[in-house]
Amino acid sequence: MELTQEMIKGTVVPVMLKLLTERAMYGYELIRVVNERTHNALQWKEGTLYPWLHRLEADGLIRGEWDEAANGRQRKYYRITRKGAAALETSVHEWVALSSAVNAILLAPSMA
Amino acid sequence: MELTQEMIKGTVVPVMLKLLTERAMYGYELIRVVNERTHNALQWKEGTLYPWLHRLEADGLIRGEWDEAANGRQRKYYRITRKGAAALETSVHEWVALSSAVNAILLAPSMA
DNA sequence: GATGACGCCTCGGAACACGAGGTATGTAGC
DNA sequence: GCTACATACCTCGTGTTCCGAGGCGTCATC
Repeated sequence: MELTQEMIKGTVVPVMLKLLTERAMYGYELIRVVNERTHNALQWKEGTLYPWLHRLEADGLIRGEWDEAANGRQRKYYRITRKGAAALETSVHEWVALSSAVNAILLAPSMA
Repeated sequence: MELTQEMIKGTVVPVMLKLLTERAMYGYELIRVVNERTHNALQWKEGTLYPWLHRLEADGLIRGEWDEAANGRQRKYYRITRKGAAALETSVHEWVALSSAVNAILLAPSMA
């Protein structure tokens, strides 16, 4: 019963989309950036990330493109599409509605 | 790809535990109360709730007891245990850490 | 030439949600 | 008394998902 992991699940997609609005990134980079920015509150794993990238690309929310980095490595850079930006907006609203509803319950003062 | 449902998952357990600190409740009641209090932002279903009640009872976080309501119906009232209260505190902390991390990303101003 | 970081990926076991179904009792209307 | 619906409990099967473990190739460091 891993509570934390369960909580994280639903946030993967909006967070991914949001980060890709800032700049195009490749998978490995997304993992590093998220773990840094959240101080490991969200611990993204490759086994979760890559399938999602493929799914979102199949759905047309992001588009990937191979490119050669300065260090000579091949990387697949993803950038968000117009459709993805719309989906992001929707899911941010959902997140706000959900998290404030949950906060209203969880952070209410306990009865004596 | 139901984004909202995914988000909700991780919040079920802490919300359940929190509500049971307010007063003992039975399953059917929990569903009604949650849907009311969150204006259907969290839409709890029986198929999700009952298995969780049994799981949490098996783990000793809550304890259920049959009782007869004023209207003559048999209801199973659950109340939180000491162990459950400790688990609640932990998972509330996790929720706060997670939701503020996600908010920091999602609500950041977009680049132009 | 070996080790480890980088960078992509897939597979399979385990866990989970929830629609659909079941049972039983109370109330309301006729 | 009968029917229909809300209450109240529950389970099962299908479909979905996570993620640890593993594989593959490249580059830098020693």
